[in-house]
Amino acid sequence: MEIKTEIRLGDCKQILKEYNDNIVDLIFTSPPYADQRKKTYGGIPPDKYVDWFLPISEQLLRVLKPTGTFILNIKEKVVNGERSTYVMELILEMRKQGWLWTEEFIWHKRNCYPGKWPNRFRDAWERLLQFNKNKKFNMYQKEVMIPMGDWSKTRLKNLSETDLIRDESKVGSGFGKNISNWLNRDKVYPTNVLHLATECNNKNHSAAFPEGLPTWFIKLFTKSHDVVLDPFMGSGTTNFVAQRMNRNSIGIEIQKKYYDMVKKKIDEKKLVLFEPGEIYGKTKIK
Amino acid sequence: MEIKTEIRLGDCKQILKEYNDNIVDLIFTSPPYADQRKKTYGGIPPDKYVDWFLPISEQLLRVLKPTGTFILNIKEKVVNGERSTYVMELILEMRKQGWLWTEEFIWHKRNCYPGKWPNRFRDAWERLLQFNKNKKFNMYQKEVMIPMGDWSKTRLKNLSETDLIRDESKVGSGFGKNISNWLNRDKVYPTNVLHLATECNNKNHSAAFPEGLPTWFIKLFTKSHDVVLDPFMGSGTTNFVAQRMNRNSIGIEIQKKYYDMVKKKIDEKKLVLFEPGEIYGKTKIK
DNA sequence: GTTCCGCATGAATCGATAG
DNA sequence: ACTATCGATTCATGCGGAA
Repeated sequence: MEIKTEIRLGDCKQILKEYNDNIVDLIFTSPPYADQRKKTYGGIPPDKYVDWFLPISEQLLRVLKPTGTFILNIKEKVVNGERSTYVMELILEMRKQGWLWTEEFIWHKRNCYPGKWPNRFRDAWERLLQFNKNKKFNMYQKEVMIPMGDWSKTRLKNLSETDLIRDESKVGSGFGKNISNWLNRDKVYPTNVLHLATECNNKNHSAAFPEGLPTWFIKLFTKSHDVVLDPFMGSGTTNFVAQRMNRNSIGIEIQKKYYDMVKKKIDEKKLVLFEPGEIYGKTKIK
Repeated sequence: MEIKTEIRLGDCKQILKEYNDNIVDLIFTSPPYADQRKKTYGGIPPDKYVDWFLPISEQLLRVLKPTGTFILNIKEKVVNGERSTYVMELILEMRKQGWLWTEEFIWHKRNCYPGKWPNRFRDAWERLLQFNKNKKFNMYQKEVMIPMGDWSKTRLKNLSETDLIRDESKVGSGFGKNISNWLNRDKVYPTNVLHLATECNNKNHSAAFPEGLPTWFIKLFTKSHDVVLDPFMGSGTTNFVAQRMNRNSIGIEIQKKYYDMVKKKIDEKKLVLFEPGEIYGKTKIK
C-alpha cells in the first residue's frame, strides 16, 4: 500500500473542518509560541493565546481517533521578569473541552540559546504535553527502547554507521535511531525526559524542532500506515519523518512560502521513486 | 558569629505566625505531595491541595525578605490515568496572593523510580518552582558555575577518558563536588535543568531529596550567615546542608518522630563544636 | 579520506533608548 | 508613564575550508 503525504495551504482551524471525525492516529505539532516568531506568524500575545488556540484544539479533538494521541510542543516565555501562565491556562481549558492531560514529557535541549542575565539562567527545556481522548490509547513502548549501559560511548561508536543506515536522518542522543543494531544487547524503556540537541542546519525555517522529536513520538504512538497530522507544519519536519517511516501524514501551513517549499520537496521525493536506478529498494514500485 | 539551627515541632501554618516579617533569605522545601505519603502526613487529596497550601504560602510570603527567594519542589501525581492539575492551579493562586512566578527549574532524576506501565514511562523529573516577592532579588550566579564543556573538540580524542571527566562534571554540575579541581578550565553558567541522582540512603524518611538540591539553591540564593527556612523539614536535609554551609536555618516539622530525630542530630553536632580538637576552625567559639 | 579549527547562528532575555 | 525596538550577552553545534 502506498503512503500518502498530504500538504495543505491555509488556516488549520478552517482546513481541519474538511476532515471527518476520528481519522488521525497522532497529532504532533509545535504551534507558534506566544509573541514569538513575529516576522513569520504575526505573533499571538500571551493573554490572547488560549482564546486563539481553543477553536483549533476543538477541531483536533474531533479528527483524532479515540485511540490516538496529541503531542503539543510548547514553552512559555518570560514577560516582565516572570514566566507567562498561558500554557497552564491552556491545559486547564483543554481539559474542559474534553481532553485528558495524560503526561508531560520534558525535552532537555543540550544546546540551548546563549545569554547572560542577572536574575536567571539559560532556558534549556521545553514541554511536550500529551493529550488523549480516552484513558486507553495505542502506545508501542517497545519501539523506543534504548540500549542499556554506557550509552554515550556506544552512541558515538555507532554514530556514523547508523547515519548510513538511516539515510540522511541526523538524529542526536539515540532517539530516533534505528535500534535494530541493538538486538544483541539488553534494552530498557526510556523515561519521560528526552535529551536532544536542536538542529541549526535548517536555514529555511526559523524554528524547526530536531527530527528526533517527531521520530520518537511517531514510533511510540503509531504503527506503519497510520495517519500523522501536523496542523502547524512549518518546514515540514513532521511530515518528512512520517513519510520516511511509512506513515501517512497531513500537514497544514498558513504561509505560502513554507507550503511551497515543503510541497516541492515532497513531490521531488515522489518522483525519485519512479526513476530508474534509484536506491530505495523496497519502496521501488513493481 | 555563630550559626543557629532552629528546629521547631508543630504545624508550620501556626508556627510561622510567631516569626516577624521579612526575616528569611531562602525558603527551600518539598511539601507532602497530594495524596502521597499517606502514612506519614495523612495525605491531602488533590482537589483540596490548593486550599490547604495557600494559608501556608501566605505566611511564607510574609516572612520572606523582599530580596529573598522561595523554591518549591513539587510534582503532580497521576490520578485515574491523568496528571493532576493542582500544581498549575497552585501557581495561579499564589500569583493572586502576590507571589511572582519567576522561573521553573527542572530536576532531572537520573536514577528515577523503577516501574513499568502499559500507558506511560517512568517519571524522571520534578518541578522546582521559583517564586519571588520582587523582580529584583539576590542571586549569586558565580557560586554555581560549572566547567565548560568543550566536548565537540575532545570527544574525538581520548574518548573514554574525556567522556569520564565530562560525565562527572556534568552530573555533578557543581553539586557537592569540589569545583576547585577544575580551575584550569574555563567555567560557564549552568542552565535551568539540573541533573542529580536521587539518594536512597535515607531510610528513615520516605521522600527525602538529595543533598545536592538544597546545596545548589543555597549557594545560588544566599550568602554566609543568611537565613534558610524549610517549613516541611522531614529528615532535615535542608537544615543540615545549611548548617554545613554556614547559614542560619529554621526547620519546622509536624511529626514528632522526625522532629526528635533531627533535633538529636543537630544537638550532637553542636556539642562537637565545644569539644577540644574539633576541626571546624572558624566556627569554634572564642 | 581523516582530523582539526574557525565561524555563524539559534523558539532567549534584559536594559537602555527612542517614540 | 508606557510600549516598541535594538544591542549586548553567551555557548553547543554543524558546516566548510585547510592541513
